[in-house]
Amino acid sequence: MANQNSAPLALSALGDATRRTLFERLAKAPAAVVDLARGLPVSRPAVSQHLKVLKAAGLVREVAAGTRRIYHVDPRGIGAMREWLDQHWRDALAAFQDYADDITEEES
Amino acid sequence: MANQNSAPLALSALGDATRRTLFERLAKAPAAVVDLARGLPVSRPAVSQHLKVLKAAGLVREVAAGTRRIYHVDPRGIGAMREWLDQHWRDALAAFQDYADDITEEES
DNA sequence: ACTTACCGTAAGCCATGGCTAACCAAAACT
DNA sequence: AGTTTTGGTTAGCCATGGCTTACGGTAAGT
Repeated sequence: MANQNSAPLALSALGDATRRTLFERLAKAPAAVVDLARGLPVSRPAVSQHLKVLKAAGLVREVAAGTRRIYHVDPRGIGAMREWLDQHWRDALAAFQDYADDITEEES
Repeated sequence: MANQNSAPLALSALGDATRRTLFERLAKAPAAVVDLARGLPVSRPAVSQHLKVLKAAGLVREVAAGTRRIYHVDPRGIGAMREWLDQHWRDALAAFQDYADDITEEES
């Protein structure tokens, strides 16, 4: 999981507003589940469920520290999304180039 | 709409698998609604609704051509997502740097 | 003018998925 | 050993949203 083909998982995960907030929060600083739940309008189990999804998408990881589990962002998820974006960005550029070529061809 | 703060809209839009397929298809080549509906397991009105969401997110645009409306990707949406990704990538790096500093401090 | 092709929107149905409450497990503190 | 803190999981509720059908509207073809 979380290889270069995991962009769909990452995008699906970040499609939810609460998970985006969670991810942005973890990007600023690692945090435990309880700390994440505070300041969010959802319960702690809800946060756990969201973290599970983010983890499966390769967007976060956690390390155990006593009874706490400190979550932090996983670079692989961001990398997968960047590759996905760049790929389709290149596709779109190439498609536009084809279009421009067609126009030029018709004008000649 | 579709300014640098529209990343949430773009991410929400691309959270749906059908819309991702649509977007990837349009990145490869512009297409009309009817053409997009063919090859997808959903009806044409469903495609129209998805395109409406993608358009509101600044991810696609359309040009009228007779009765057809040719959709193509809008670079602004991709740009907004890239900025969002880069921002949190930088945040995550800085957070990791803080963590590394703390470790070094404790060891001294 | 009539027909055909293409498309957006509204109404309504229904499945997906996000939420809470309740339960169980593990680690640290007293 | 008992208590407390933290957190993952399950069951079940319910709202969000994606889908289809039906309709109206515009542009091109005949």
